[in-house]
Amino acid sequence: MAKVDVPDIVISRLPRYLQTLNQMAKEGMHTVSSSDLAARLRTTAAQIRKDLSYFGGFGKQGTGYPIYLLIEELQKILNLDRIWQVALVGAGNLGRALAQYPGFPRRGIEIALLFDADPNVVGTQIGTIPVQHVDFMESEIQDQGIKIGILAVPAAAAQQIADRMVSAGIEGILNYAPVTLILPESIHAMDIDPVLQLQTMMYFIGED
Amino acid sequence: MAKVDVPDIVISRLPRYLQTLNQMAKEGMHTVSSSDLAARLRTTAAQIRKDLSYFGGFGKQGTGYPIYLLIEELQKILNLDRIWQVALVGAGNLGRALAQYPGFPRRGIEIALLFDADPNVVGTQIGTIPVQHVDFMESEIQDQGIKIGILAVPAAAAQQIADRMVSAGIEGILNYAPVTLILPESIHAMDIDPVLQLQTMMYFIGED
DNA sequence: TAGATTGTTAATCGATTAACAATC
DNA sequence: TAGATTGTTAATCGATTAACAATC
Repeated sequence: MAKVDVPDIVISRLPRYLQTLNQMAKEGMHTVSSSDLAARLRTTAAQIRKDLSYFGGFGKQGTGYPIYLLIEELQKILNLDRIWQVALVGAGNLGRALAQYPGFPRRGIEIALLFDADPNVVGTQIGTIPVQHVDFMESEIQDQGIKIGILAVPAAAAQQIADRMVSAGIEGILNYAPVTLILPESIHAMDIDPVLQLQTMMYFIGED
Repeated sequence: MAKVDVPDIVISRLPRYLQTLNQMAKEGMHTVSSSDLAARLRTTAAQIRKDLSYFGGFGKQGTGYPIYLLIEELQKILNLDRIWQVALVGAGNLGRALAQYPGFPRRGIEIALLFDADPNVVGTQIGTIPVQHVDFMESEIQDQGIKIGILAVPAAAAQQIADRMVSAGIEGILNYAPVTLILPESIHAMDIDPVLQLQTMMYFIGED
């Protein structure tokens, strides 16, 4: 697939469209216009039509978009039409919460591997997932051909674990540690740091 | 403070600058040039200088920016020069992890209130924080004048709890539930949904 | 058919980048 | 002083919005 011409920012909006379309489907809707979808997503009808038009014409003049079709198409575009296995490193409070997060299996994401360095935790199970020692991380990731890793380790360990993930063949890293990782350009890294988001809010909410 | 003229996207980058400057300070650095900071953050020197210039001239030609000064200034700009109390709703796996997340107190965020609806959980303590019944949410938030709420409840409950937060005077909501909330324009809402981030990655990593 | 809404092109808007005089 | 780097202006780039012919 030559997907070079679609702006990254467009791609990053597609999962939100999908999320809302799924909600609408659950509500029993069958068809939606770009303006109704836009209202729900707090964006504009023009943007939705433009974004979707990068991938084809999924709508019908006069009636809008068939919700089920659009859900299927978006899933295909985003490569969601299969189960993705991910490796999770860190079985502390956050790692354990992620390992048991029902939103993952529900949306096709399987925590296939879980690692920690603490000997008190290694060997136990979190939900149905055994915690392995992080020393086995590289070999396990390679054996299973896993491409996505989730980092839920302390800040001090994050860079080192990320480097090891990359050397094991990981192509995407979701980083929960509050540090800016230094990674090769080729790696798709995204950060989830609630403090950064809260700090942005604090600017706007001000000092009242 | 008239902060109307600074683009939102600039504000959203400031916490990252601050994070990296703090790391640099910890490494013993005293001064940094826009290009060195840019290299660390994977952005450009011009962007950093432009962003900072909205708030004043903090650097020195020839030598760069004094790290400690810049940290202080950024903290003032973002209103981080005080403790922010937040209300957390949801004491499931995720809520409990958040309630005990050391990155919050370390960066001036205090979980002052914690609520849940489950009678088995209400009355217990998570770390040092007592879990109160969500029925008391509005009054407690109002009593303490809390402006920021964190939503860690199941998707089905999220909209209703968010509405109640708003009616209690909350001005910013950090939403962990995988739903698009419908909220008044005046509310600063941000979503943290790891699945949306992973799905964006899946597009780029592809089907190999 | 008349009304609604798409897909797309062109216009606008805003953000990023480049360049450089000022100056430490 | 010479070298480095800022702060800022102007140029470029890219994304969003508006508009409308096509068409269901």
